[in-house]
Amino acid sequence: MVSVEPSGRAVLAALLDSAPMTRPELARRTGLSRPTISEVVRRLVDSGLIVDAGVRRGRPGRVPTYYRLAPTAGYVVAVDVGGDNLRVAAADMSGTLCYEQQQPTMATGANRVAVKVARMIAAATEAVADRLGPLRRVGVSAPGAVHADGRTMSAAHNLGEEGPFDLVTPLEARVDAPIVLENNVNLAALGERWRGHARDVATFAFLAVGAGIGMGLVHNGELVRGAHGAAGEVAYLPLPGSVPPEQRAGRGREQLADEAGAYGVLAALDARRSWPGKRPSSVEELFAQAATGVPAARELVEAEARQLGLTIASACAVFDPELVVLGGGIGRNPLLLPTVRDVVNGYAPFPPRIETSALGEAASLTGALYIALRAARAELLEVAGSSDVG
Amino acid sequence: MVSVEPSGRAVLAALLDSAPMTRPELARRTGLSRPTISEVVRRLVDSGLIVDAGVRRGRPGRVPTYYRLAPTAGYVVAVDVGGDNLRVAAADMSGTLCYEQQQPTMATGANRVAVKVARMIAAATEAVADRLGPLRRVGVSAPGAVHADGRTMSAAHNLGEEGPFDLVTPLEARVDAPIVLENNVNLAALGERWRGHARDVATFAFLAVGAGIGMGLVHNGELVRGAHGAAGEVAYLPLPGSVPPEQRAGRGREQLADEAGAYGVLAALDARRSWPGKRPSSVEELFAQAATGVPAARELVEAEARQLGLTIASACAVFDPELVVLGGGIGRNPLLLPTVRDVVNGYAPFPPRIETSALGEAASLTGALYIALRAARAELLEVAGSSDVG
DNA sequence: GGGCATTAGGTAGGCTGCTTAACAAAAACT
DNA sequence: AGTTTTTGTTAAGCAGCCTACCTAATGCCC
Repeated sequence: MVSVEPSGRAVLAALLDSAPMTRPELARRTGLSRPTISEVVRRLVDSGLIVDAGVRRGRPGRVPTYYRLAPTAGYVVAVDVGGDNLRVAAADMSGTLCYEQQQPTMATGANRVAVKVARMIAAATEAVADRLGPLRRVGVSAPGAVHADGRTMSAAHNLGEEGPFDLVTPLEARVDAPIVLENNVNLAALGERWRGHARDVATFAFLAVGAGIGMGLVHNGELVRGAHGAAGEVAYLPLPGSVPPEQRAGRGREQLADEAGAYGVLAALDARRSWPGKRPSSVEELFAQAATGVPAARELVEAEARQLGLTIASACAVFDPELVVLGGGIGRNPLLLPTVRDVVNGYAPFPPRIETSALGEAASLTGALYIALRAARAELLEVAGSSDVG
Repeated sequence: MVSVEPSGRAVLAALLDSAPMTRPELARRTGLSRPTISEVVRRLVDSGLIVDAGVRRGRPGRVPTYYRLAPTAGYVVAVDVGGDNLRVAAADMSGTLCYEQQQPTMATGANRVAVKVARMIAAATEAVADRLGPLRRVGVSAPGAVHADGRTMSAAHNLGEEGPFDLVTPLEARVDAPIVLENNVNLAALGERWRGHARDVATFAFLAVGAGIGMGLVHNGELVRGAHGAAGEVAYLPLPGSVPPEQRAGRGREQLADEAGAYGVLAALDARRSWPGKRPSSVEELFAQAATGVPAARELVEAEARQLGLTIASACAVFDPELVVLGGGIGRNPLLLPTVRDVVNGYAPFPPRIETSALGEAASLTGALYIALRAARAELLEVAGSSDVG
């Protein structure tokens, strides 16, 4: 049993997110003495969590040994359950991506999706398990609000589920690792913070605009979930020009999603009587035409950008982020930026920087990888060696 | 020098927020052994921080001694710098209120206000110092956004300061204790969480409506300040029916404050051509007439409530609080509640509970007391005994 | 190539901050 | 008065570190 004592954790933590280190380096970094480091390293090597990683030559003095996380220390898998595609990725405990795969969703209902996801996880496991040791955690990104239990999810319209449903239990039955579930937009935000534009930003927002519209908020490095997991559900914002909910009989209250989401954009397109040249049949084509300067397309893009600007202005008035990252199939388009910035600058007393996502389609998947890794590392630090690698 | 070790802190922390305790009780509460508790208690008594508080009789077994915080362990002072009034309060280290005073502000400019505030603090000190030991911290509540340095403040229109100004330095020159400065609305939120309606609520908002309008946000018990200290500046919200900022030449961007703040309500009143009976000359009178059923007054109150409802709906879409507490000279009026609730329920997918402030005018002052006490206690735990009571 | 400066790693002993075990003291219960 | 119950003290010991000192192994310089 490796030390449960603080020193063991400190050393393991140092080796988890950094390259190989020598014992003196570990001593300096953790503030522990060299005898203590030697003792702890010995125990961690015995437990199989870390390994000898060669020596450092070329400097005066005795040659030190490098230590690093054992390649077989384990790995994590991330899944992004999207309306269109299922994406899977795997990474070892130091966060290096080792596997990536995607396929069309083409299934509705929690159970059928779970079966398909489980198969993809099994394929990932097949591919990396013998190199990387045990699967320690699976991070799942899905649309919809995650309940306080961390298992149930509501309003995942994209998956063909209306009421609350449970994606975790069917997955747990088929996968031999704890599941961490989180909303896809929140995960996109965490992804951008981990490996995107928000790397050094403590307080920011990720605005995802695709079929729907949603915001992920990070305050001082922590996700802001709200009391019901509904923070950032900006589809429910009352904005200038919106219709009061009581006059929107039957269409629900998510006015902004109806207008600014993909269907809203296409509806606005259809509402145009005439169109100069070939009428776009998808949002992508619309943006392409706007890029080439078709005036009608530019107008629609501008109208969309104004809506997003008002959304961000609302978020600024309430939350005051330092940065807003635009993502999602629509939001990611750089054509939106100038107008969005103009509108926000007009309203906000401290306008945030506004950028398009650095991670693109992979934002949520990256975030799922991050939370899986974070949970796996936390567990590793907890039990640090009382259980071995096996 | 009393122990700087963890056990000393644990015992002191236990005695700070609870009534007198015996040594076995402290042992159970802190998880430490009785010999350790005895040792720590001995040192804390020696240092003068805690005192013997009699014995407990009536139960079988040896009679235990109670210990509690020494009455002379120190005290804190809170100041609420409002546009109309300066309020001062003092409390001992266990949070018991010992002194309260208020007087009209009648001064503008940071320095003149500071002089007046310092005099009030001196009076408070005069009144309690010999009973309560040293003044450990002063908490200051003021309107305006507090900068990251914790000293400078902008946009405190109420105080006759426009640019950023520093209220802390002139105060520190006149008061012998560290100053903690925070925005008045944020403090009202913390006050409600400490001793008001939000006592057991982790994630909620305080909406203050008076001369201006602002929101204080608490997420998982922590204040949400935003990147520039401007979180909750809902005066800048784009709401239905609002005029785009570029068309509001000269009047700034705080549309909501102009409309829903006291001046806006009075302006709406003036805009009314005719009035049945005596025309109200203040917001209070307006609400009084609405309470007695004057239809024109009710209409204005309803319009105000609808604006506040939209504001809260925006906050719900972004922040998703469990509870919204309404405060401030206008917001505190219970007449607003029904319409506010109706509007919010129409928009929000998870409508929060909405209540009027339990602390009324004293909300900010209570919050200032809270942060002063929190800081003083943290310091006491840090140095726990390396300095004595003196 | 030999000595020296420099850095890595190990050993011995000791300190701090707790613990448990055992006992002594003082009350209520019977 | 004796028993039970709880409080408080004393003694001994242990975990998790540290410092001091020693040995080992390299590069550098003459």
